[in-house]
Amino acid sequence: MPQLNGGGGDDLGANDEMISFKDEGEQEEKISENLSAERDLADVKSSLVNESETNQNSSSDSEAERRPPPRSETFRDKTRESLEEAAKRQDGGLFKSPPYPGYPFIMIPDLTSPYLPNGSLSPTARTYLQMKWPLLDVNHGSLQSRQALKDARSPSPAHIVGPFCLEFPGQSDLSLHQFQLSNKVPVVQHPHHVHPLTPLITYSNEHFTPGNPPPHLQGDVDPKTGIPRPPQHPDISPYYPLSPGAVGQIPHPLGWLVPQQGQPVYQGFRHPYPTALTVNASMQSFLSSRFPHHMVPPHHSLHQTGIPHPAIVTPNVKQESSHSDIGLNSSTILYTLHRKHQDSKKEDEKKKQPHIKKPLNAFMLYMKEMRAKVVAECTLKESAAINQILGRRWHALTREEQAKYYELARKERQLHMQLYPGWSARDNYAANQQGKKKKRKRDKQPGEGNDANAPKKCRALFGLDQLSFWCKPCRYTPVVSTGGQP
DNA sequence: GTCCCTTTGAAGTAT
DNA sequence: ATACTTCAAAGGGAC
Repeated sequence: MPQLNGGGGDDLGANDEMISFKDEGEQEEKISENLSAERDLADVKSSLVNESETNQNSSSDSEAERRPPPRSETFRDKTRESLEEAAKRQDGGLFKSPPYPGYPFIMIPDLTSPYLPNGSLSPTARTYLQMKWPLLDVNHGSLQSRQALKDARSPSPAHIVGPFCLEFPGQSDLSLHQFQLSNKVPVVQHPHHVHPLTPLITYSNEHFTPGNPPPHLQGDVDPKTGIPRPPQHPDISPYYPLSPGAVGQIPHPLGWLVPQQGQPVYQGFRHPYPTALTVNASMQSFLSSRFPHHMVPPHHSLHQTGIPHPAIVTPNVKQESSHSDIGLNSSTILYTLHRKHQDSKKEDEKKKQPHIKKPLNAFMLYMKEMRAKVVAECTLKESAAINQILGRRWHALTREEQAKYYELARKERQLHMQLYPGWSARDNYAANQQGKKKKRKRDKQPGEGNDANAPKKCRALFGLDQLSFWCKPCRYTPVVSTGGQP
């Protein structure tokens, strides 16, 4: 099976984990960014989408400084290999405590059974879970202490109070955001909204609170549904302690935050990767070894559970209304049916292959989670504007906060690969190019993509002293009057 | 009804 | 190897 990279495991998205920020003077940048971001938000609001070139330039300059160098192999490898070195070099700097505790990804074996016989988490597992899933409140009831910890940290730029969008204290602390329901901001979830990480059910305190042994160890009955919880298979990853029968009963990791009693938060809840881990590991390999690839489960929109996968867009079969045929004579109906049949034949062939969507990346996950909040805080409705704000907030996030989403995105991709071993993003390219017109080509800004201008970009991005980060064209294009440019 | 806009990141394609 | 393009989500707006 191509999906699981047996060796590294790190390969899956490991690269993106290395969010390389400019370390030097980051704090100063953050502070200055407070101001610029405030200004930016105002700009976004006042002009909705159109930002003045001036602001673009100024912000892009500062952003460019923060923006990670190109993800060249050289840099990636460099970053990985010299992580420890960097820690030493960055005396008192950002690597003092690894910002990416999970990177490189370290699997702790005993996590397959992270619970002690009494049902509580083993210390190792707790530590690991905290490390691995910062969103988890492993230490139940420690929100206050975490808040204190958070407060002790330097204030996040995300605390910026924009003139139009309210920002709440600690909002950038996603764990708090997720686990503390703000009374101020209604977390609006669409009924059909499915958090892509729902399978990562470890979000739920219920599962990991030491005082509350995991259901599968209790062999108890789900208090909400009264449905007995089936015992967990030991092979199943502790990250996805789902059983097929329980899938539909699982509260949304954010949804459960909305404590409307007796009110199902997720009507029509669709589990994103339903029983991903029921198909996980042993089962998947079993199926793959037993059946040809195309027969291995999830190549249909309905999972074994019967729950459609959100990554699968089932072709929208138009319900040709039968009532429209009322009044037509039989021959007309027959003819119509015949034509419909022929037409639908072609379409069916086209649509037979369900559209498996790409897994969401870190930013998309962040957007999905924060959109409702931003919408609630702002008067804006346009997604484009909202996305601009979200983009800025994304940049304003601390490394740790971003790391959470990178990690989740990595899990998403991993899961996606497990579920759709043969799938490639290429499939969607083809599907869309057949179905509809090619998407608009983004108009290049004047000067953009201009080779003559390119050197200025890399030069501006990385400076002359970091020539190794420059792209080749920039490196070898002679630049006039730069002094020292090759 | 369809496409655009707008964001970032992953992955594919083109050079 | 590098640059460029497409697609993920979202929903109002334009046509």
